[in-house]
Amino acid sequence: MSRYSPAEIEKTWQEKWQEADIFRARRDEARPKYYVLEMFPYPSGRIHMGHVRNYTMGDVVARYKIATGHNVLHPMGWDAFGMPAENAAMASGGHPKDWTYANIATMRDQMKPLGLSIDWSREFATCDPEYYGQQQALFLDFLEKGLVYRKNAVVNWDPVDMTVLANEQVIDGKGWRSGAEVERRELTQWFFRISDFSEELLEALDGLDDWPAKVRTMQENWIGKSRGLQFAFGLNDGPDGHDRVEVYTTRPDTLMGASFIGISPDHPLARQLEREREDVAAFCAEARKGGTTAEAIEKAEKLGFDTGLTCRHPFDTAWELPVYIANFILMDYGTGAIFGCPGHDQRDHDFARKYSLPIIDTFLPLDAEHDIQAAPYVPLKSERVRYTRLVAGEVAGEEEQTGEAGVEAAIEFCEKNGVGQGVTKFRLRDWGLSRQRYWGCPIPVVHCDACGVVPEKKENLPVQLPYDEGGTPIDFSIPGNPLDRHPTWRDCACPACGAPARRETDTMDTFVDSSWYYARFTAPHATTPTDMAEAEYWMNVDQYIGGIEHAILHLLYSRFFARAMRICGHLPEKAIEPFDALFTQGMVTHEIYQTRDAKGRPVYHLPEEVEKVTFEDKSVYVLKSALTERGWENGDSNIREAIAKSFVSFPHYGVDVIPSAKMSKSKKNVVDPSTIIAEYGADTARWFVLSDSPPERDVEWTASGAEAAHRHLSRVWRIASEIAQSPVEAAPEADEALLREMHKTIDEVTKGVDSFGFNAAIARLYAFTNTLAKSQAGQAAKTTAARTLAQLMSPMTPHLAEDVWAMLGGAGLVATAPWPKADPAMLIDDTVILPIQINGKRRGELSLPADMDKSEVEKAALAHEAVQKALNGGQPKKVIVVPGRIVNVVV
RNA sequence: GCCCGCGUGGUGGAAUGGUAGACACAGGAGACUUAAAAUCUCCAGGCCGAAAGGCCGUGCCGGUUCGAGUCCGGCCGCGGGCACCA
Repeated sequence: MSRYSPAEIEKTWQEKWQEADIFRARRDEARPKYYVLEMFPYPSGRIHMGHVRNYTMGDVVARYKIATGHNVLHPMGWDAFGMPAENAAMASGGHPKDWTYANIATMRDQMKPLGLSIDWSREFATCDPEYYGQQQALFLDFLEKGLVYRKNAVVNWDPVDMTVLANEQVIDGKGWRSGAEVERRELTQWFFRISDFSEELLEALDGLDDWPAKVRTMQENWIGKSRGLQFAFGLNDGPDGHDRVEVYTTRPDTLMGASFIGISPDHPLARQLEREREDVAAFCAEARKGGTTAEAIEKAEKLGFDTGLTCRHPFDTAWELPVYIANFILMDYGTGAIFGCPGHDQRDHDFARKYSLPIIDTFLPLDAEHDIQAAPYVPLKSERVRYTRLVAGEVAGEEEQTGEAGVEAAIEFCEKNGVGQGVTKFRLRDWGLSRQRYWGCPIPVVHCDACGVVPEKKENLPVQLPYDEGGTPIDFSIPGNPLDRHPTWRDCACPACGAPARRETDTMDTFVDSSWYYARFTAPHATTPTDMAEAEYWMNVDQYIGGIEHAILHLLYSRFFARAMRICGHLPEKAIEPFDALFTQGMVTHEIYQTRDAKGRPVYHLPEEVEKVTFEDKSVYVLKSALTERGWENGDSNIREAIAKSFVSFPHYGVDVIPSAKMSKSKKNVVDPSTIIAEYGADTARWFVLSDSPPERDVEWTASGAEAAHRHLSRVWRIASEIAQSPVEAAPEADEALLREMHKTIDEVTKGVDSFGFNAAIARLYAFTNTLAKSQAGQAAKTTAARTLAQLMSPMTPHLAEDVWAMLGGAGLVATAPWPKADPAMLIDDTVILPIQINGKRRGELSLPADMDKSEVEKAALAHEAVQKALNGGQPKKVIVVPGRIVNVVV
């Protein structure tokens, strides 16, 4: 073999790794463990470049940790339940299970050629009964501990597909698939008690130092802690059982500016009035219309309905406030009722103007005029204001303080006077997990007329999804949940009394599946959800890597699950924060190639259908088919030039290019990893997705970039084989210089790999390759340098590294060779080039011994020609010498 | 609206407060070759200059410092997250 041939070497080395079984993880107390995990994929059909980038980063970490003496766990599995499988079944008549397992097989086959250091013996899919059966066991444990419960909840209901829709699946008030008007329905659903953990989940964020600050902030906002006052307004002449309206406010310092009470259409009082009065019923029906999506909310008009009822102000019983039902008040935040303070809230101000309500200020700006009738005054809580009507009795006065202080003073005063109490609230709601779908983990309970909701017995787990229905495959073309109409599966005996009963036909949200898989990987074949000895050894995940899109839900749910599992004895205490370090990687993007059809609609083209044509110094992208029509493949260079010229001169023939867009099938800007591997090899794909851009940022896939990566790997291979074949005598000076560079490279690459600076590490490896190529050193030094290069490259391009390593007589596998260490003595040069600045501007440089005394350096600098000239015989005002870095002379 | 990020050549991007633009892409010149491919060498922030060299330069304005892409304040622009949240 005389040239770099990835197809051969990648296969060879993958086989050797497998023979040596070096990626199988076993407990070994003698070595420090390291658990690296990438967010497992959904088996959608084929892997994409985003997967390649994600798993390559994880592989770099894993292989580096192996080389640095760690016992590494690096597993892979499949997040395999979910709607796409069911949709595919509905569309094409197949079965979700067949579709899913076929996709897994395809994707595994695509993934293995990447040469990832994965322990495949731990692989599982969340749709394996062995996995979801343990998930059902967890559910039963949670149920016993009160961590999961049933309650009524309002959901988006698609009446055609007969299922609950997530908010994201409601588009303009219609179901995303069926197009049917979405209804708000009240269903009995299962909920995880995640909100009980609000405070804890919030506070523990502080300890997650190795998580991106951004993710922590997003979770913080999501949990949404607020401090306020909860109290009641007395209600005049309310219907039976309603003599007060409970409200919650974060601005109790605006209580003296109240001008109306607003309640949600779903508030018990509104419900009561609705039953009694037709006009209220009509308004409430109108107010409930419209979806719960962001857009729907944005567009919705603020509507209010004056009930005619009034409330008494707690500090002035003669002060009466009208009670409105308003469509913008949410039943599930606070108490479902508010008091409106138009002076200090834009929405309340709009509402007051619309319904002619009084506008009263309770504080004003310190030293600016403000017309409260014209606009509300809404300062930040941290701003100092001048209180005009603070609820603090006799000290209300003209006191200046911040809003925060005002709020606390108001709470204190109210509490002292028996008007409510200070409370802390969270935005975080309990997690509804019921889904009216087939392809999910069945909720293991039974509904019995006599016993009610009865948990399935653990020995009967898993409650398996039925594949067929009395021998005939389940029909997914009928809307709704097939489990609901599957008599042999649905009808069962009550585990408690044995009487005929019905299985719960709802399945679990697929976020449940991914909330504990990291724990299962520590003991994937255990007959309980986890094996505590294994969990104790392997947990926590030392490095978790995935997309920012999971910053909130998946990570928050996992944090909750770890806590819940700890309570049930399935995880050790230390694992309640399961991910020690988190890294969120950027996307792989690609240009979109777009033309327009006769009607002006966009038409998209695959990258391979497009070619860049250059004439003189101008370029344009054109369709290859258009080139073929004109005779592009004709060998005559004059013809090619004429065609190129015509396209460049008339760019409207060309293809519009939209840069850096997320890869998507519909825009056709996708590059299939398998195609790239076939053409260049896995190492090229791996090298490319790591180079150029910092890992947290998006990287644009370009054909020229891929070629450059491949060119470089070929070059490394060629340089190594030349070294192996040409015995050259030692050359002391060149040897020394090369080895010094080598140690600097070890140092910098190690730092880069350690801190997710993969692009910087790769840049350094390029530079070192250039140095090696040009070096006049002898064979021995070059061999050492090239072997080290192979080691440093091995986390990124493991196959090439093995080949180079073997070619140069390296012992064993480079994958298990100890990571090279930089010799500190070799990092310091004997002489350094010191820039000389005059007044902070670079004016020259001096080559001086590195260990030269500061005063000597100063002397040398002052003797410098440019400095002499600037001094013009005078004395410098100041000389700053930073050893090894710079000299600055101030004149 | 609130809360985060980020603005550096034609492009992706480097740079513990210490030579801005490493490394790479695209581009240009050349060597090798009958030719092409491959490979190798060199050039390349802008302006002025034949050159030596000089001036300007990290979104804009100001500040701290011997010295600022980096720190501080204020603007402008872009991106992201949250949000009828009381």
